[in-house]
Amino acid sequence: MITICDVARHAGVAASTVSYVLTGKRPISAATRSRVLESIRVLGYHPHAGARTSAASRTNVVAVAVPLRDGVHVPVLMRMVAAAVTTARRHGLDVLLMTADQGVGGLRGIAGSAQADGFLVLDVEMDDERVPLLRQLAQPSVLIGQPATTAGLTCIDFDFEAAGAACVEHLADAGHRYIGFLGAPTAVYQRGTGFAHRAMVGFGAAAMRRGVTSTIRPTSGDHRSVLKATGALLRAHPATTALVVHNEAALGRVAVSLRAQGRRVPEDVAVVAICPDELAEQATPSFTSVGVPVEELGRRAVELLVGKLNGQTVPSLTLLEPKLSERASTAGVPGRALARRTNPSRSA
Amino acid sequence: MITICDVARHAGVAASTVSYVLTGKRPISAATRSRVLESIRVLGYHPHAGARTSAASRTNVVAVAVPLRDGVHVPVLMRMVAAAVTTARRHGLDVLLMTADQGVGGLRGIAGSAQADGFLVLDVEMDDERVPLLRQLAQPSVLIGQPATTAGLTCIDFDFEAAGAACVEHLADAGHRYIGFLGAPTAVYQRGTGFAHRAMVGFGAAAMRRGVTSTIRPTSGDHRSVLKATGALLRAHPATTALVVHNEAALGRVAVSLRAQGRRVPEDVAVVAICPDELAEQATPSFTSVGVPVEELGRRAVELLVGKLNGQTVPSLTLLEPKLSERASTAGVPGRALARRTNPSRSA
DNA sequence: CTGAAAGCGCTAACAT
DNA sequence: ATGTTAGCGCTTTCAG
Repeated sequence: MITICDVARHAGVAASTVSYVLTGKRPISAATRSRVLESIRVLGYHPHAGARTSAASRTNVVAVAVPLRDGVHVPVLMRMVAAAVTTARRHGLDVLLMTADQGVGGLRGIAGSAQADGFLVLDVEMDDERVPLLRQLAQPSVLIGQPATTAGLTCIDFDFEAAGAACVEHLADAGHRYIGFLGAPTAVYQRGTGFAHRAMVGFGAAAMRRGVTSTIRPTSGDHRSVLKATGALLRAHPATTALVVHNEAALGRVAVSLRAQGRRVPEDVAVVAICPDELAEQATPSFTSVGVPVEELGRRAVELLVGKLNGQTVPSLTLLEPKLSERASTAGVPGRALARRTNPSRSA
Repeated sequence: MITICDVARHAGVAASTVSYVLTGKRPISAATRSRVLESIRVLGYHPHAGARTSAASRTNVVAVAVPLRDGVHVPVLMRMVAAAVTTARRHGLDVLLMTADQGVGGLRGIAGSAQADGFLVLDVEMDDERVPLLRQLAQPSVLIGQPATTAGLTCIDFDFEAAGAACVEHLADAGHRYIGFLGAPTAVYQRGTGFAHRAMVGFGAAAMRRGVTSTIRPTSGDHRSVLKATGALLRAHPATTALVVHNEAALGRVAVSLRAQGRRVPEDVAVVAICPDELAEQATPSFTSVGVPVEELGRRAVELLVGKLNGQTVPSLTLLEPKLSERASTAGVPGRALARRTNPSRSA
């Protein structure tokens, strides 16, 4: 192994000078700097991370906690992680991956043994058991998601409540009076998953405000379940002309399930999805969507964390605003669908 | 921060004794051991990972390189990573996550700065640029996948060639004479991805051996592409009565695409997939499959790595044998389909 | 079976 | 602008 002393000797300087060249924590003359840099290159020197951590108590590692829970769409989660890793790398940080089974104990271990400078916690639930610990850790953390209260924390999330509302607004504006909501699997709501809960709440509240009739159904992603859920929605209100889908796994099955029940998208039923835009584009027909900015969430979460690591004060809650993109699934002429499907006596 | 000296003082022993209690590298009397352990518990002591690494040059971290390439099914990859993380944790190892963009330089950096004791490299291509570096690294590594030559390396992989062959054997045994192969996206073959290549080769070779007519088509996972690919297969050989699918993303679209072209699964076309068993079970109808044991791959790869870290000699190539599980997609009575679809003059 | 002391490779005062 | 030196917290000789 080649050490900082080897470099110092080779360049004819003191070890500390090499250190300062590397960290930039004090001015070095251009001449010695380049001499040192050259020696580093020639010898193929890499500072020993452990020793550096030991001396400077800084690891240049952030731990990312990814609970791989049921009903959470893995590809979506991973795009977030990938974005986080990329952003972390840009700031010279490596990423320690923690999964569900490590739980709270794992967090405490990594924190206690100083293996990471900070924590990025994904998929935070409303009543997340990790939150109390995070509050009292020496290391800063950023949560993606919203626990019951964000006081004393740094949280970033997509505004799912506004997203749910935006879907309703768009559909109601287009004249739809009966709107169904196809949500996440039951288990997701049962364990108090914030993003699912809030999307549904936003949907429901907006429906009330706009005076439209709404029905909600959970669904797992598989074909049978989607067919059953859409069937139930249509049976509850045969006049249903629009659907809001908040379930990535179900996306691909919605149109075929509706078709199997005699409704075409978008002619008979308009569909708006809450999901990453790329997923909505891939569906057939392409879905109008309120895009969940997964990459941006991962990226900005890391940027918040870097800010905290640098001693900056960051907002305790950052909410990313929803933006609706129209695509084929709402391209129908609502007048036509309404004329055929809606009870005339109820038409405004 | 609470150090080993604090513990030593609290327990009334020397710091070295605390260290030996922790590492178990020399016999300690039951009395002092429990006294030390109690102090550790009371004070909430966690050994400082950096200091430990600095002194012992052991990190208890393995780096996992996950190139998130196009056409590689992310959920499948992630289940492998999750299994690897779990297994690593069981051996007291944490996991440093590396993604594609870090590339070869990233590997060299982590290795040089001694941030990991070993490397787990996923999704290795036949001519992978990381392989030369891995050969000359101080740290041991295990590759999941097979490069052109495995000499001097430790590789583990599912036997995709045998898997491709097993599909053909099963279908040929059932009397099918025209079998199509629906593969990964073109790009995957173009860049020499071993597992895709070998599955196809195994399929082709077995088809030759059994004297069945075979046609192969790549496909991206989306609806349009699957429809087009299956259409091309059926047009090339209208007598096609069986399909081998090696594309996780396409799974859900195969049956509907065939149906759209007037063929039912399994009555008209039998389907065998090469994919994780859980995915095959979820399809409608459920697919007979040669299961890719993703979790086992992740787990055993880590076990191999742990073996190497402990100085054991491990095989340079481990191949996991394929196992075929029958499900609904091959439940048709081949005689019937053959009678309808096959040119009588060619029937055995 | 346990202590004392000398490092591990690096950083950060303290010097000049 | 650079060198010298004292740690960082832990492991591991060397002694007893």
